This record gives sequence, structure tokens and C-alpha cells, in this order.
Amino acid sequence: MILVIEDDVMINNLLCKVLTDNGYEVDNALDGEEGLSKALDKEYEMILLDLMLPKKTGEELLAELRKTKNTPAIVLSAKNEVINRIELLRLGADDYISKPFDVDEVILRIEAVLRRTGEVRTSSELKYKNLKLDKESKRVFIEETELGCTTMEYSILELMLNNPNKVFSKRNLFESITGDEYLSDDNTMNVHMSNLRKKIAKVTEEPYIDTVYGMGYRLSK
Amino acid sequence: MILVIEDDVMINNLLCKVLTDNGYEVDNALDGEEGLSKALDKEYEMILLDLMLPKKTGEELLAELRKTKNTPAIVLSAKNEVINRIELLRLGADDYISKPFDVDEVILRIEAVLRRTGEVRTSSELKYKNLKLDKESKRVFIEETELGCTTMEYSILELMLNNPNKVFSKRNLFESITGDEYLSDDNTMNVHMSNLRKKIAKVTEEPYIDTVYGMGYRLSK
DNA sequence: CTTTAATCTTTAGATTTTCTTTAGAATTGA
DNA sequence: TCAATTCTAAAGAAAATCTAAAGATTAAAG
Repeated sequence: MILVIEDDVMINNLLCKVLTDNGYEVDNALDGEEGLSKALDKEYEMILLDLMLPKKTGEELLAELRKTKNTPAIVLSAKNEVINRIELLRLGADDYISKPFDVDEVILRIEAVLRRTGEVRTSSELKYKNLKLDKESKRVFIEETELGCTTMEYSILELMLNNPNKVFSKRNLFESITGDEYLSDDNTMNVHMSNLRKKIAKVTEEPYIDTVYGMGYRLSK
Repeated sequence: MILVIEDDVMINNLLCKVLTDNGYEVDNALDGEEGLSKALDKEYEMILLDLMLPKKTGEELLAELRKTKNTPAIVLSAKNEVINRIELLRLGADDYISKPFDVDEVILRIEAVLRRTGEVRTSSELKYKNLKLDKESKRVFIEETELGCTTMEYSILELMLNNPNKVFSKRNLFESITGDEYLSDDNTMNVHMSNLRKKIAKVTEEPYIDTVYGMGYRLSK
């Protein structure tokens, strides 16, 4: 899904049509505020963005968006505006297209940027053995049966799945997840691990979490 | 209902006859102003539009219409006028037919455009389970009985229906919808959810909104 | 091999956090 | 101004998290 943020209705419609005709799903916004709210809301494949927008400029929008999201963005610049690469990077954009534009050029540039950024794209799923963790719905499955994790358990798994080989000390786990200081004789992580293992054991015999004696926990081989 | 906007009475009648013969209901207009006013008035399935019109050209008409409506439009171009795809899109049209035209061709093109735009047109409706949300009238139904949602409740549903799997945190919901900053001990979203559920419960036993403890809300499986 | 100390697992109950609901206050829009 | 909507506050309920204790396991020393 591609998001078109452009206040000129004609140009907005034109872009949407070009994109749908080329097999993309589209969504659109007519001002900066609407655009930002939509951009923050969903995981778009890409954003096409006019710089001169009512309510919030494209520049402001990108600055705010980049605090949390890396959605690829192509900037639509006005007729005479020349934007160099440094300016682009400052904006947080991936490319620009100057108006008036050729529709074929639009598609070419979109595909180029998607190719370029494609590898980095973050899927909403983490996998490990038969375990699947979906970041969007915050669900965890083993072989299609949901584990029903609490927030803490979910966070532990997400953290470990991001570094499948790393040994996480209890301190490390606790502080990464809660942000609070860890008190050395704390037993809470042990309990969470126990509960997690119990939930996993209901579904499969296979071990998913190893304890590394004296060091912490790690995902099983 | 299809609207024919054409100043040549012979051609206008011919088109109307062809359309009615093929099972379409029709309405017609003889100049640009009349055409625009009718087009804005009703939800036509499609508009057939001559470009050279008295009082207001077809091009002007389409530009104004597109500010508020996406009614599919097919342009009728004069004998020698060649219209390329880019020009069409710029106009805000979906296809064109050059005069003189073959009546069968007219029907074929209308059907093609209706097929093509059909998916996008009906997208003013969001569906989830037995819940139907109509973006145009801003009304929400479950199994044909209207819920009677407030603006806030409607916005929550629209947001969630756009990402049926996503867990929305209260912060996320609140800030997406109001645009204001969320204060961490805020209870308003809880109240809205409670009210929404109450309205839904009046109609059906089935759960529509799950709470994901410690994370937020998500549409039920 | 046995012993020992440290670490880990598990359980159950206490505590804390988060959620639901209600009623009424404040705000908004016609 | 009035009616509807939205927000606030509070109290009870539910769930998650933490604590404490007792037993099991591990690693290392005797």
C-alpha cells in the first residue's frame, strides 16, 4: 500500500490512478496532518509526499515520521526546486520527483526506491524453529497454536528472537524490558522463564529456551 | 444510473437509447453546468462526458467534480482528437471513446471501466465479521441494524478496521484520532471501548473487540 | 565419589498494575 | 441554550507481576 500526500486534488487523483493501474494499492491524504496520522497508523510500502502542504509541511511531516518509522518516501518538489542528495537526506527522503512529472517516471522511481530499500524492510514477523512472533498483532504461535503470552513474556521472546544466539543475563533481560534497575537477588525472570516454558510445553516437547548456568538464558539450538 | 452529458441532441439520445437497451438506467444533461449540477447531486454509476460543451467544458466539469466525487467517467472525444493515457489521467477520466463510435464499443468500454473501478468504488465500505462501516455516511451496522456510533467511536472502528490484526495502544488510538498528546493515566479510551462494546452487545453476543492486557485493543479473531 | 555452595525451578500467595464500568462534570456543536 | 458527546474520577474486578520459600540441579572442591 502506497500513501499519496498531496493537496492538489487533480495531482493526487492522477498519482493514485497511475499507482492502482500499475498494481499498487493506494491510500491518500490531502494535508500534512491527515498524512502524518495515516503514515503513523499503518505500515505503508512507500509514501509520496508533496512538500508544500496545508496544516503541516512535508518537511515537518517527515521529521516527525522519522522518529518512529522508516517508511520509504519520495518527495514531490515544485517546478523549479532543485533538490540535491544532501538536501534529500536532511529531509529523510529517498528520492524526489519534480513536477510536472511523467507518469512512467513516477513508476520507475518508485520501483527503484523499493528495490533499494527492499532488503531493509522490516517484516512484522519473527521466526525461530516452529515459533512465530507477530509484532503487529503481538501474538506468538508454535505450529499455528497460540501461546497466549503476557506482555512480559512477549517482550522476552521478542528480545531473544532478535538475537537467537545471544545469552541474555537476567539483569540484561530485566533492564532491557522494564527499563528499571535490576536487584541482584531478583527471582522474577526465573518465574517468567518458568511460565514461558510451561506454555511452550503445552504445545511441544521440543525445548525452546536453554539456561546457561551462571550466565542466563539463550534460545535452544 | 448513468449520466450522459452531451450537447448534440442526436448523439445524446442515441447514447441514452443504447444504454437503456442494455439494461442501464440513464439521466442526461445538455450542457456543462447542468451536467455538473446533476453529477454533484446524485451517486451515478458512471458519467459519459463530451469535452466540447456549452457553458462549461467537460474538462472544467471533471476538475470540479473530482474535488468531491470519484464517479467513474468516460470522455467522448471529437473525431480527430487523440487522447493518451497521461492526458486521460490528467483530466480525471477513466477511459475515452472517440466519435463516431460503435454502439457495441460503448457498452464494452463502460463495462470494462465499471469492472476496473468497481473494487475501488465499493471501498467506501469497510467490513469485519458482520460489522459494516460506511465511510461515506459515517454509519456503522451489524447485521443491518445500525449501532449509532458517535464520531469518536466511529473513528476508533475505522482505524481498527483498516488494520484488523494490529494491537492499538491507547496512546496510539488517542493520538491518531484526536491529534492531541496522550497523558499516560488517561482513561478516555477505556470509556469509549466500554461504550462501543455496550452498543455492539445490544446487537450480538459475538465479541468484536479484544483487550490485549498491558498492550491495548485489537479486533477479535 | 561425596559434599557443599551456588544457582535454578517451581509453586502459591501477596502485591501491584491495568482494565471495566458507572455516574456525573465539562465541553462541544447545532 | 440545550442536547449530545467527550472526558474525569472513583471503585471494584481481573490479570499480571513480583516475592518468598522449598526443593532440584549444577559445578566444583575435598
